[in-house]
Amino acid sequence: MTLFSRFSDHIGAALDALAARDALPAGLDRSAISVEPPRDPAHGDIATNAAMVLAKPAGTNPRALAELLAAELGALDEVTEASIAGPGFINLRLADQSWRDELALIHAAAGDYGRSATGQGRRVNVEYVSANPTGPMHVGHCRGAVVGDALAALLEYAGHDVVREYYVNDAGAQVDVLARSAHMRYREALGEEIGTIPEGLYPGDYLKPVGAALAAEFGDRFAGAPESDWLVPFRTRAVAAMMDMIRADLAKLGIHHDLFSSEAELQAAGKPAAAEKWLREQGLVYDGVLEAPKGETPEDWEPVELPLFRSTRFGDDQDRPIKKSDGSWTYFGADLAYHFQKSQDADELIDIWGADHAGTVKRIKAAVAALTGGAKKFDVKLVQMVRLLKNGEPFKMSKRAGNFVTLADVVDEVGKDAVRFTMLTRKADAQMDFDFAKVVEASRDNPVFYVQYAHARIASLKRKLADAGIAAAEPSPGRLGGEELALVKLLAQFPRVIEAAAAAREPHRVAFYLGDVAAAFHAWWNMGNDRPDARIILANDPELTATRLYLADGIGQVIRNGLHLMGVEALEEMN
RNA sequence: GCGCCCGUAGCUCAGCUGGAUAGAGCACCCGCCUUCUAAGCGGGUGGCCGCAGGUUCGAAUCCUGCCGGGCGCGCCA
Repeated sequence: MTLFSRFSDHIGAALDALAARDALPAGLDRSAISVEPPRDPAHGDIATNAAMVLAKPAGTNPRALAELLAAELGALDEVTEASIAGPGFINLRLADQSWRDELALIHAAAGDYGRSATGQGRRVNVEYVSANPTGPMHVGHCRGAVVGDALAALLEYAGHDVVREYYVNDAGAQVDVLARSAHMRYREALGEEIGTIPEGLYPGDYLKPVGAALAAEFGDRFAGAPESDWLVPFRTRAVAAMMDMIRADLAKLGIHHDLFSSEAELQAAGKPAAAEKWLREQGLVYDGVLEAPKGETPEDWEPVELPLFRSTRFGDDQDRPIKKSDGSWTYFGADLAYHFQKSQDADELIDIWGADHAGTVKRIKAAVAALTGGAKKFDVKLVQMVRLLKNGEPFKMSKRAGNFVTLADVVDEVGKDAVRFTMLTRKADAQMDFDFAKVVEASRDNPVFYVQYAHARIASLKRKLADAGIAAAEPSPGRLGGEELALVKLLAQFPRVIEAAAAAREPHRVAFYLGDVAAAFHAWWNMGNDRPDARIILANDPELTATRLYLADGIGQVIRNGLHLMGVEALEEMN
């Protein structure tokens, strides 16, 4: 229970009291009532719009209802003032003791401060990354990986039962290309001169060790053999090697999935065929001919009858094929079965996709709605493009074939924490610049640094205290002043931020909130420059020192909890 | 042609699912280092929230139509 949900209950009780004496109709819809800190702290500590929202259905005017409600709320022990403002806001001011209690709660809850039960244990499957197993992770995968991972952690902290899943696309044409590319490297490893890698195969050096391993395992047995002899074993081994590489890349970012689901296994188990059969019975799959594409028609376009899923019935622009003319499954055909499979063990599904897949959102949502009868909540979160910069200039990727900016390169260059934090400093559906120079800059305008620095300063206080030989004392929270209680008020918003961020599926809010906390801390710290009595460590007053340190520790705790959710380490000192 | 996303201070972006006088950082101007880390802090200048309608007690936020930018459109993955 957070401070704000506690007041939500208080307001509910006050409304019940009014209804009990017929001052208010019973059974009004209270869902639109908000309980939040006012934008301007001068207005008070907690504001509610209850009177404005309920006035109309109650057949009264907002100010009159606000008067009644304010009288009820003003009678609470915790409330020192209940006033009415503007069109009918009720502003509450809380007793200082409420904030001291909240600070004590932060210390008591420690790493669990901000944890919430609002998720009610709902099982949420978050699928993210799912990069094709044909090479190392590209920098383009980075943002989706971080956003997905932070979202999973956030939902877990907010009381959901989360599964982190990776869908391995090991069944399409691209993994056959991978197998052929590995075969080239295999021949190379056997001593053959292969020259340049032909167009259409993967040219990267990362396949050399795969070729060497294949040579060690099979000798020259497949060197001159027809493709049909080696394609399957080569594909299996190459995909496994690529997945090992990808897992290693992800580990560099601190990302670990709970579940890797194979498209090939899904198909081998007949899941797409089962889905097709069921959908046909429902009349949702039929054999039909696609319309020619709008705009310019491809030269090789010819109408062919294919099994089509009626996604138009769920708002898509056209029906979508689930099988190709050669009888194999389209990506969509398999993906539909995959989503059905995921939905069996989850109450909600979330996919994190790159914005370049935006065009396929409608069809997969249509498929999930059809296959689950609309019973499962399903969100596709699109993550927009990241533009790489170095000192404001677009970053030039090497044109040399097969040489691209890998995720590992980026992490090696700027560090895991800078990558993760920076990727969360923009909402996911906005495009983003990633400047190699700026994300490692030690200055105010780099939020990664700024938040880390605040935490390191707090840690430095404890070291200073030991060095200065100041006697240990018990904190005396009654001595916290107004400026200090204002800091506690900001900390008290953390649980609310978590709940709101989880509900909106917006992990970036945690990053912005931590920026606010860091700014407030740095300001408090610097008050000591102008007023020596405002310093945190006061050699002549061990009790006040301990009290202020108690607050500083609370601030550090909230920063740690927030950074932990983002997968960023809280530093004890800068270097 | 169609779909999705974006448009907020000179620049980069927040804006808590419809609330009060729209906020940060950078840049620019003015202050603060015999100090617990100045890697920082305080103050100031700067806004038809792309445009036009609509919904209501109330709109940057929701709806419609335009304008501008990005991404995408296939039996690809």
